[in-house]
Formats: sequence, structure tokens, C-alpha cells
Amino acid sequence: MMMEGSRSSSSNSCFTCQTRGRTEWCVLTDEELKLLDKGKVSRDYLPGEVIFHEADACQGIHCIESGLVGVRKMNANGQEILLRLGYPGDTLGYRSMLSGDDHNNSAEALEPSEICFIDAATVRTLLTRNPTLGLRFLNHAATDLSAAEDKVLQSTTLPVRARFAHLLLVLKDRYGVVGEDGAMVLELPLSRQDMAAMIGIRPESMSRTIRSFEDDEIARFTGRRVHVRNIDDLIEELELAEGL
Amino acid sequence: MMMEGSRSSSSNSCFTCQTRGRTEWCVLTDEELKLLDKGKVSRDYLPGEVIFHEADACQGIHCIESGLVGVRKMNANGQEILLRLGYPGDTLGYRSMLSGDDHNNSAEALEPSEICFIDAATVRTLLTRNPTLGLRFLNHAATDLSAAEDKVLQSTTLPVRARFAHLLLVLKDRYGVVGEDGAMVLELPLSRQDMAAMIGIRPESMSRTIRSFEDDEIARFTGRRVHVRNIDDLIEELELAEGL
DNA sequence: CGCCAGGTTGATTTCGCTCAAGCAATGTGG
DNA sequence: CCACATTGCTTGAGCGAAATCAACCTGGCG
Repeated sequence: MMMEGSRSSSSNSCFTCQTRGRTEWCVLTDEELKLLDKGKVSRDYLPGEVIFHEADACQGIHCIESGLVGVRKMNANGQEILLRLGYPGDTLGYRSMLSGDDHNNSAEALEPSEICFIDAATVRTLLTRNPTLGLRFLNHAATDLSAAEDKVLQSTTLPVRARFAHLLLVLKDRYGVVGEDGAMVLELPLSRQDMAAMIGIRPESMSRTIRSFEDDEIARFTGRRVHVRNIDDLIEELELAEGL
Repeated sequence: MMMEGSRSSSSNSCFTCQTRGRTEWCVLTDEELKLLDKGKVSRDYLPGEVIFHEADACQGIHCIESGLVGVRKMNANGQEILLRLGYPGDTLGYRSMLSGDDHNNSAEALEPSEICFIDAATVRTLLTRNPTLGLRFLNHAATDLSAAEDKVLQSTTLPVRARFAHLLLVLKDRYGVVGEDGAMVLELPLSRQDMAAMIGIRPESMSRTIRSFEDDEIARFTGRRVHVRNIDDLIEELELAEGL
């Protein structure tokens, strides 16, 4: 009875792909694009479906056409964190593919998503054919690296409230609507658990943090909808923690 | 009165550079190497000397010939963490250079170090000339990224003792001498403060953690020399925290 | 000599975790 | 259609780990 998007979206072509402009593939020539198109396999995922697991052999890379993906990492204990979110145009698993390792994190659809898979051989062919592609990936890696380092700093120096405020500010750019009075309505793409995993705390602490924001009248949470009185309160929360 | 290594080590040539085999430059042709050699500037740094600061404009990249470098990042509050250590053969600042940003962390010599600077223009020329070089950097970025993500996971899920045990185990590979009975002598390249910054805690907590290791007879610390009874104790400390 | 940075120690506090219970929404099988 | 599990979220009580604040000690150095 689940009538989500069709399972066989192989009808899609890289040539007509809406999100290609945002991917590394935008530098390919028509010839190369043909190669890519032949090599790729598109698939639909439902929320909760796993795209690849940590320690799986990496067979190639994934490219998000539409939807939302969570990149997770867990330790032996079973505790997990949500490293980052993947949006349309993002590439997944390129790190492991390029260094020939197994996947060292897992990816899971958080919303119904359409994701292309490109096998390692094709990627390698394209990389040698078009050097600019490599530089594109290099840029991507550099950006991810910078974000990861920020996350290290944040998680060791900022208190939970500030980290949560920061998360809301990040989600604002994509899911928020801000009025001119500074008020905001935000439709969260994440469950409480996932928000907790995102800032590296337990679900209980997430609940309490939300509670404290409500008590301080910074925001009201009803389900996945958030009303923020004034965005500046969130920014202030951040700056306060960073020592003005 | 400070008679450290000479300041003008521009006599060094990339052709004879001992550490080149470990750098990204190992893929260059003689012709390209000549270009690199002409473009680089070598310099000696004393411990504590800063190679570049956060928010400085990034003019090019640095290549460590010898010594030890600490890569730091700090928040507005002044709290800082030590993101990673740079060893001979490592490249610094490539991330910022490639994305054209300002430096987003700082680098400081922790030991007397000899470091080459290669200006952005030269790097870019080489990158377009030799596509393999780009792939080399890509690999480097991928490795750093993986390490950074590990650090995020560790710092949010592992207790301080486990993180410290892990640090000692990492330093072991480069600075430790292990006997066949499992005992180890380790000459720390870092001050207590820097070790604290490395695992994201305050100096006081570092002291206490060292104390607790001594009380538990896992290790004895005298200055920068560490005697570890049995490495397995460190491994156990880690596994214990990760849930067996 | 006095100063100062790096390190240690103690007392206290605070933040987030653990454990435990409860609750609402959803699903399932008889 | 109801009894019952299951899952996601919230709340409370208590605990524990690390931060904070403050004092003090050491060795190097002007």
C-alpha cells in the first residue's frame, strides 16, 4: 500500500538532471556525460532506508538527485552521531572510493530520495579523462574538511544550548521562513533523536534543551514545527557562549 | 644567543629533498620539479613560532621538511584545540588555498622545523600541468577528512581517559619504544597544555587524568617522559569505553 | 632576587548522562 | 474492534565527570 515514488527511475538522464549544475559533474563534456549516463543507476529510497553501511565495501559513489540524506557514524558502543546532511547535488561516499577504503560512515535516507549510483570504474575513467573533475572533488573534500573541523571545535567548546541554536540557524537557511520582524517559522526535517545525534547529545538532553528554549521564550516547538520569536535570540545564544 | 638551525636554508633543493617521497610532489616530472624548486622558499622556525594565523589571507601552501607542527583552531572565546600534528612530508594550508579562502586554522612550530613555502600561483600552475598532483591532494584531503570525522565521534562519545589513552597510542607509533614485554617508553613531543588541547579538555583536567593513570599504575610521567607498564592497559582503556 | 609561565592540587559547581517511569500515536494480531 | 506491543518523546531523580575558581609550587630567566 505504499505509493511513494516509483522504484525504477532509470528513465532519468544525466543530460536532463535538474541538479547536475550543483554537482561535480557540471564540468563534464557531452561525451563524458554520455559515459556517466550509461554507467549510473538511479534508485528511490524511502525514509529510513539505508544507502550504505559503515564497513561495507565501497563500490562507487552516490549522487543525491532529490530528497535528504543523513550521514552517520557510530562507535563500537552503538552510540552514533549524525555527521552531516546530504542535499540534492551532494555526493556521498567519494572519500572512501578515492582512497579505496571501505565506507567509514553510513548513509540513510531521511526523506523520500532519488539517488544515483555510479560505479568506481566509471568514476575512475572520468577522473583520468577530465582532470577538472578531480579538482571539483578536491574542492568538495576541502569544504567537508572545513565543516568537520568546525564541528570538532564546536562540540568541545560550546555548551549544548549554543550548539542547538547553531543547528537551528543552519536549518533556517533551507527550511525556515523569516519575517521582517525577525520571527521565524521552521519546518524541521529531522526527528528529535536525529537532532540530538547532530549535536552529539542524548535524546533526553535534546528534550530538556527544547524545554529550556521554550521556558526562556526563545522558541515554541509543536511537532516538527518551530516558531522562533526572534532569530537574534539564537544568534545571541551562540555569541554568549563564545564569549561575546 | 639562540644558536638554532640557520635561518636561510634556501640552499635546499627539491631535487635532493629527503622528504619528497612522502609528499604530494613525488608525482612531479623533473621539469615540473624545477618549477617547484624555483617557486619555493624554505625557512626555519623555532618552537612557538607561528607559520600562519587563522584568518590570514592564504598566499600558498607550506610543506614540512623537518620538525613538528601543530595545527590549531580557536573560537571567539579564546578556547583553542589542537586539531592535528604535522610531520615531515605533510602539507599545510592546502585546504584554504584550494578553495581560495583565508586560513581557517593556524599552524605553529612545536619543534625546530624547516618548512617550505610554495606560492599559490606556482601550485595552480602545477595543478593544471599535472592532473595526478590534484588526485594526490584529493587523497590527502580524504585522509584528513576521515581523521576529522573520527575526532568528532571520539570527542562526543569517549570519556577523557579513553581519549588520552588513544592519544598516547597514536604518539607511540612515532615517539615510543616498545619492549617485548609490552612495556613502553615514550618521549612526548607535546606540553601538557597541548595534550589537553589535543583531546579537547582544560589543562587542569589533563593533570588529573595523568594523575589517575599513575594511581592506577598504568603509566608513570616524569616531565615529558612516560613509562607505560603495558600497552595493553591503554588499549583496554579504549575498548572499555567503547563498550568492550 | 623577583617575576612569570607551566603545571599541580583542592574545593565547589554545573552540565549532561543514566536510569526509570509514563504517555501519546501508531501498528498488529486475534 | 479491542488488547497489546512498539516507537518516539518527555519528565523526574540522582549521579558523575569535567569545568571553574583559586591557591600554590616549581624552574627558568631577566
